Amino acid sequence: MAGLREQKKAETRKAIIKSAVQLFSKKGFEKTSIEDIAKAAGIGKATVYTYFSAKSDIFMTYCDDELEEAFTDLKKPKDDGVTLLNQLIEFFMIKFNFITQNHEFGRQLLREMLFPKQVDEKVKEHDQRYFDFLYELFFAAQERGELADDQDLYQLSVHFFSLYLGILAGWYGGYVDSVEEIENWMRDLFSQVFKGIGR
Amino acid sequence: MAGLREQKKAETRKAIIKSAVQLFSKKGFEKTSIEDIAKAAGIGKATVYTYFSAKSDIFMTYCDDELEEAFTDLKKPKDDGVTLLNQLIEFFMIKFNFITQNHEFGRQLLREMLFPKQVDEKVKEHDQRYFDFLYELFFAAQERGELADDQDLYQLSVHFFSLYLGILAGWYGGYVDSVEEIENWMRDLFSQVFKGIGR
DNA sequence: AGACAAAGTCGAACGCAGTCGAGTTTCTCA
DNA sequence: TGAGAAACTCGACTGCGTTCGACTTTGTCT
Repeated sequence: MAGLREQKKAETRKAIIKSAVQLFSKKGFEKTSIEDIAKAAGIGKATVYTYFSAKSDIFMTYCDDELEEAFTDLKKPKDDGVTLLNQLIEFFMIKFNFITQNHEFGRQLLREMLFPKQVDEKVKEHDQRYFDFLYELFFAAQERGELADDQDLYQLSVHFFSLYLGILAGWYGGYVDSVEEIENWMRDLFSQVFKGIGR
Repeated sequence: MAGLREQKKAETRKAIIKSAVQLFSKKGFEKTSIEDIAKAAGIGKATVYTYFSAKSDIFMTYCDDELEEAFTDLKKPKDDGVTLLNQLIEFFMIKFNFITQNHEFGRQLLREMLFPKQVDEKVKEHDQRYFDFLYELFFAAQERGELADDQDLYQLSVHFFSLYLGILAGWYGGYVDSVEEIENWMRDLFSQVFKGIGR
């Protein structure tokens, strides 16, 4: 009779995630209490902690799945005649639109991913895929002659990723309020890297 | 008798910061409770909240006070062949060292400042001071001829600030583990902006 | 089947950030 | 100078995340 227990556990686990996600998107992460989640899932408060180590853990588990999905959407290769600048803008705008789809979720996810309580291998793995993706973009551009030959492509990924972070912080900090503005900022900042600011 | 009250307030304020900093460095940010701080400062718990809006606000204020001094120094000397690049690195390294002097606290503060629950005018003001400071640095550099004339200096502040964020994320994400490496990254990324990456 | 262990459950309790509102001190102005 | 207003103080309270430990269910071995 292997698995009666296991099956139940899996169900409860799913129920917790489901209730949590519903409540998070309805009331926000901070406003949703563990007790709310437990009640909605039909279990006791303490039981939640046999499935998840902390509140944020529930959230991150859910996000792992979502991120996986988001990544597969992104895989389409770009055709020729496109510049690296435009490719980068497209790439990061997709990321931006995905993560800000739900303001509350995006905020929480960014907090967890960028400033985690302890280093999470899963997040690292995820980041790595994005960096690899960017690397390929840069490599192709270098072949096309759009980039100087001596560029460290990994460093370049970090550079653009940082700019993307700055833009996200601007969004969440209330400095930018429309998606159009976001795209403008992206274009301006990215162009700055290409051109250089010295004289 | 103008100021008996004011004077007392200023003293209490200082006492809170002093006690808080002592306790933070002895026990760590999270392990220090507001009650501990209040007791050490010889006041009631609730009184702390008439001086500071939250626990993190205490440390933020402390940082600002301390950094103020360091940064005015940075702005003054210019005759010797100091370059904008080095000024920027010094500026951000001071910030970095300060905010990461307590790992846990820095993490929490960054989360709160970059992806706040709700837009906080106090934080915006805080940011503004640093942007203004950078602006001055850029302006002086432009006068010296280190920057192209058509640069939008505000945009430049955003650019370097973003790079700084990326570096912080690298630190908290476990991608970089020594301060030396941090400085190298900073130098490399910043240089990239000056030179430009195109060809 | 029965009995012992292991795993799972959950209400109660803890520690802490932040708020409330009643009491106290300082200021102001007639 | 004194009385009413304004500012300040703080113990008690609320709400929440997380842990504890007593209780219940499931699995296993003879």
